[in-house]
Amino acid sequence: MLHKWRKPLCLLFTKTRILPSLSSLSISTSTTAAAVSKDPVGEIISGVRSLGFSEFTGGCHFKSLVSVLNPAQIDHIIEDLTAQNPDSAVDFFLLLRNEFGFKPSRISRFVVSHVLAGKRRFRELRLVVEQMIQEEGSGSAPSLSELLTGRFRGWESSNVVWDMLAFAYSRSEMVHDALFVLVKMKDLDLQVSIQTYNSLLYNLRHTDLVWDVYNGIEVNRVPQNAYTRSIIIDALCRQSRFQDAVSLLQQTEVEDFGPSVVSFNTMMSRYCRLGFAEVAKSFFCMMLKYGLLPDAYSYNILIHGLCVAGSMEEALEFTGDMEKDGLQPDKITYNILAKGFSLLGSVSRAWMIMEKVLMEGLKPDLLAYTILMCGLCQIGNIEDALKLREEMLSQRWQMSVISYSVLVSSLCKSGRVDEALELLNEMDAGGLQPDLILYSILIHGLCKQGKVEHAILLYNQMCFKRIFPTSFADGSILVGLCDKGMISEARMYFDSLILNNLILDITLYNVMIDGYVKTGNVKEAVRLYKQIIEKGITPTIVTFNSLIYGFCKNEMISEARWLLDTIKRQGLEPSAVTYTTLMNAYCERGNMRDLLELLSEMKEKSIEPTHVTYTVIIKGLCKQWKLQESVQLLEDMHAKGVTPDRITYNIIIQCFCKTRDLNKAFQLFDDMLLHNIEPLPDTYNILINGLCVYGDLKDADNLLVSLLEQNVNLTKVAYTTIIKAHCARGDFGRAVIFFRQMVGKGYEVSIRDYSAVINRLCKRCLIMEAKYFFCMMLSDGVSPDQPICEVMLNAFHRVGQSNSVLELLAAIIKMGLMNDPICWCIHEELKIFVLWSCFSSETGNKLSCDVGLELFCSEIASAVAIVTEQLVRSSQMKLEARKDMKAVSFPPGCFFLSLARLGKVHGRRGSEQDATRYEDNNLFHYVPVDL
DNA sequence: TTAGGGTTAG
Repeated sequence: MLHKWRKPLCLLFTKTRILPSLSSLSISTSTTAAAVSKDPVGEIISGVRSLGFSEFTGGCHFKSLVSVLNPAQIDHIIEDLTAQNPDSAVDFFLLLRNEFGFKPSRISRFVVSHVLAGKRRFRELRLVVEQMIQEEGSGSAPSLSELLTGRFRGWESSNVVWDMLAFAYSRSEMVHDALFVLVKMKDLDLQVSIQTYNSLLYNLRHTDLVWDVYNGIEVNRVPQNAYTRSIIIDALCRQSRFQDAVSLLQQTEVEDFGPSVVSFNTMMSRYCRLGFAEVAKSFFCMMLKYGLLPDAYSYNILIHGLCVAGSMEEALEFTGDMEKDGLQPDKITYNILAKGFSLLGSVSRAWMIMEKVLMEGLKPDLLAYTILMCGLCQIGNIEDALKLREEMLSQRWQMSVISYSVLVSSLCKSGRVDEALELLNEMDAGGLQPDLILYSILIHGLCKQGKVEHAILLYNQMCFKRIFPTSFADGSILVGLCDKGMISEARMYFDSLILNNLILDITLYNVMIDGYVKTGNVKEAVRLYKQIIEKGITPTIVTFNSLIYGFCKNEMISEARWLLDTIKRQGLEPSAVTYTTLMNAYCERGNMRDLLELLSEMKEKSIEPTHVTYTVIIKGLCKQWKLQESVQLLEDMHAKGVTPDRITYNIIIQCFCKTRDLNKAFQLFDDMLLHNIEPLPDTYNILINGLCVYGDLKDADNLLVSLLEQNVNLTKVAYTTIIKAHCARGDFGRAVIFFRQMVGKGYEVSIRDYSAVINRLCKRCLIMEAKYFFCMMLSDGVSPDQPICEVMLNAFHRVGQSNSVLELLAAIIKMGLMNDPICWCIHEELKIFVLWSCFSSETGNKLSCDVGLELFCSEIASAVAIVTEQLVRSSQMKLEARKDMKAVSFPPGCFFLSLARLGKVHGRRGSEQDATRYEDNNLFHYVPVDL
């Protein structure tokens, strides 16, 4: 059941908000004018010495002295104060920096750092050093080290300052600066603390450098602590060295400290991220065996792992255990649980969790909102997700880039890209910058909607902001181009990526290969596959699945089957898609035996069939008219929790229509609605067609009218189906009504739609009606094609309407449709025309060949050969032909007009002059004919 | 220095 919107979350929130009073923050900055001192440095130093720091600096005179100091003088004062009263030096430094906004020099900072280090005021030391390197920026380590080595060598506490410098660089993620300082420290024989080492290990845990640093710790015999251990365990896990990680975790005897809760937490977290919640659980038990007490992290990590794995019951059990252990579930626990329910599509339960948060007196945070929005989007309820956004905004909550991403992604998925772009503008207006993922989502959404050009604009905008796209964005653009059939453009883009060495990603190759197979170009797809192998890139199952699809589509089923074996030989596991693609190919050929064999193989390998797999099997059963079995399979799908889609239903419904069991067809349609499966426009087309062909046309009429009243999304096919049915049954009136309605609705009506009607009317010799539609087509600006003209001409012949034949032939020539006159020579009337041309030519009447004919004289000759053969060779026949010509009653001037237009047929328009020349020849009179 | 929210290809 869909989530029903309940009371707004905001009503449940406490509205109290403590704002700092502005008046309490105001600082008086006014200074009293004082005479300019000749020796401000001396006055300050002696003032502090005689009066004490607080008393002296509190006076107005001090302010006037400070206002004239330059950086060198400040350094001088700080150094002087340091020598006599280090605390006052620090106080002076902080006062100038915080109250007077002075930017301290490097020297002052280092002097104060040494003082703070000596006094073991590490917190303040860290702040001073961190602020310095933030201002100095990345790459500043060599110059700062030089200053320390040159000016502060031998200072007391120098080791602590050096160590703090390395630590601060590491904490600020300037890892290379930190490593530089470490090298200098080694040269000066200074000790690096384990805290600094730990921070560096942490920052380098993704890389091989982590092992160099760790080696440094061991070589220098720096005592490690539990954090070192847990970081190394994390690094081993991140680098997929799980066995080593477990060994290290269990290595207790040689160390002073045993395994820590943090180490266990790290292990559990890593395993959970890999989807192995069960393994994480065993670590949880192991932790208990070691006599360690799990903390809130331990529980939250495990609960999260279970939630993501969909084991909600167990997750809730652990939440209960957490409480029993005296650990109150916190906001994070509840967010995790809410996410778990959201993932399962149960937004109402996620909502209940949030209500529990409120009852506990906690306030849902931005993440809670985002999780709920995500859950709503997941079940396709974008409207309520947007309401939640409005609620957030009304509560003056700042939406994060991630919350925007959730909405943007969902809007894009449902094709509402314009609204997604509006949100981007909203972010921009609010000063919130989109990040890589948000850009990627939008680029992907635009490409899926076929708006590749717009996507490329965004791509460039992203690069301009120095946000560098990953292969995800490139893949989206490639997919966009391929979907639009712009395969050569896609290839050019792809090649440019290769040229710039930007393709290391198999995904992009897969997209390109898929693009080729979809357009039927298996050869190029195979060529790309060979390129992958040559480059040493490992193909994935997706690569093979696309190739298998390509082979199947090109009737190369044995090659496709051979590829399945290749997959197995390469040690890759075929996926449900692999099997389903092949099974579909067998199904299309009615080969149920091989289809079912593959199904058994899937079962043996414990590869779960997807809803598509089931659909293919159902299609096969329907082809064999095994309707009961296919319905049974549909029920099995529901029972197994595999949701059939609209195509599954369409297939069965269509089959029941064909067996004239329309009751069952509609029963399945109801079943579809009952399961919240929204019908496709195709579903309605199938039902309308079923009623038209196998049921009562009146019912089809009623169904269409009722669907239109309900504003159901229909395609043109619904109309054309019913129009064709009325034509076939001879109800011309209803056909016209629906046809006009279809045109009125703005559907693009093509020659095929008119042809479908005219064909059926002609078949029933409803000539007047066919002419009506033909004229309607012309007035709608749709040009007839040769087949429909042929149908009309044949119908005219059948009912003996020679004049209509001539009228139409003249119209065909007039409209410039007679691109290939030979094709039209089957019509007697044209034969005569051809013969006349030939006759004129033979009797020396060159004029007839001059106009139009001169351009395709040779073609006329071959036309004569084909059509008249012996007739032309015999003079007697020529005479007869002449008689034939006379015997036919032409509309006046028809032939001349036709001839005049022949120039147009071959790209040269017949001119008035040409017509006049014929007129002068006095054979016929030139009278324009207009249909 | 371990825990919670967002994006791909068949």
